Amino acid sequence: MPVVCLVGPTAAGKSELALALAKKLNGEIISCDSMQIYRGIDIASGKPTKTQSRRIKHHLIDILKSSREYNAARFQAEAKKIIKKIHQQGKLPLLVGGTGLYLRALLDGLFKGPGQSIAWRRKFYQQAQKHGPAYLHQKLQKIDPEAARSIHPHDLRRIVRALEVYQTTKQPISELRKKTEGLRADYDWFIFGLNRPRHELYQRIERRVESMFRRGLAAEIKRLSRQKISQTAQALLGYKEISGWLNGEYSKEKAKELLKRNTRHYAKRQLSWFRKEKDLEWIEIREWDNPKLVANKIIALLADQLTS
RNA sequence: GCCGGGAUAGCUCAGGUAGUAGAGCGCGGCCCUGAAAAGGCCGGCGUCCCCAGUGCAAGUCUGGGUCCCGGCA
Repeated sequence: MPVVCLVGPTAAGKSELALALAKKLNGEIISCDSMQIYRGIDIASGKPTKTQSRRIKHHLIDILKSSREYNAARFQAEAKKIIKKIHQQGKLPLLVGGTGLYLRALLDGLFKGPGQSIAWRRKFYQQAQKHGPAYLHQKLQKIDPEAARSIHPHDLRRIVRALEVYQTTKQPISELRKKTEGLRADYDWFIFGLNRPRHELYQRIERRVESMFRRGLAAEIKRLSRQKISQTAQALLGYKEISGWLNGEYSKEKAKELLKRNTRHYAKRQLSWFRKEKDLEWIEIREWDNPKLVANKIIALLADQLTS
């Protein structure tokens, strides 16, 4: 059974293209996006509008309160079920989004290990604060030299994760990582990466940030920050940039500038992640390309690959 | 017009006592397995405004010029 994926950097135009594809292919869209999961994060996460999502069924959008944590494992489990269900209905699952880790978790799986342990994390971060990150890295060196080699001494987040896994399982993470199971072999995957010339992508980011401000980004962030907000949701691009402005640390213009810059950096990281994705076919589009025609082109590519 | 200050990497600027240049940011590349819109790593030969002079040697000293920014007229 086929699964079509459409990934790529933010602001490349994935959502619009996905809608055109879903319509022509009798598909349903599964969002592969760590922020669109949340209710109330609409403008900032670039969610499709209600009129858009009414026409085509969208999954994994608006399923969680912003106070709740989310992660790749949950995504994997939920997406798995939805893919199956869509196939049962005789439709085509269309996975769309920019969260590279989520896609990889689905394709190649995650190792069978424990989830996050808040208690251990807190403890290790306290230790890092006191003795520096190098101290934790040395600790890791002792219990799991292989992991220590692959994790940079400054990359505290991964060091802590490795230590936390060891504490709860007494097994080195480097061993656990060797056993993963994904869905790569279970379906025929067609993975497309949407991209544009860098300067055009950056122009689109610029315009998108401007339009977010016009549509009420500040009010949305204000609303979010008044409630309890999870660590996952707090990572939202725009959250800290806008909060700084609202708290009077800098001007609105500065906030805009920061958000634009950080979004560019994010897009760059996404590209570098997707370049490594196996069997991904890049679709390079330009400003003047019509999404419907691009959709046709992709469908032609699909037909091609199905027959060969 | 006069008096100060300045002209060095895309931008903002560092560069005692002269020995052919650096830092932040931007920008580019990369890493990534249960927080991923997060987190981490790497990358700088550039007419040092121009001309002349003194030095073995001049962003660095001397003289002249050009432009910019303040203040006073």
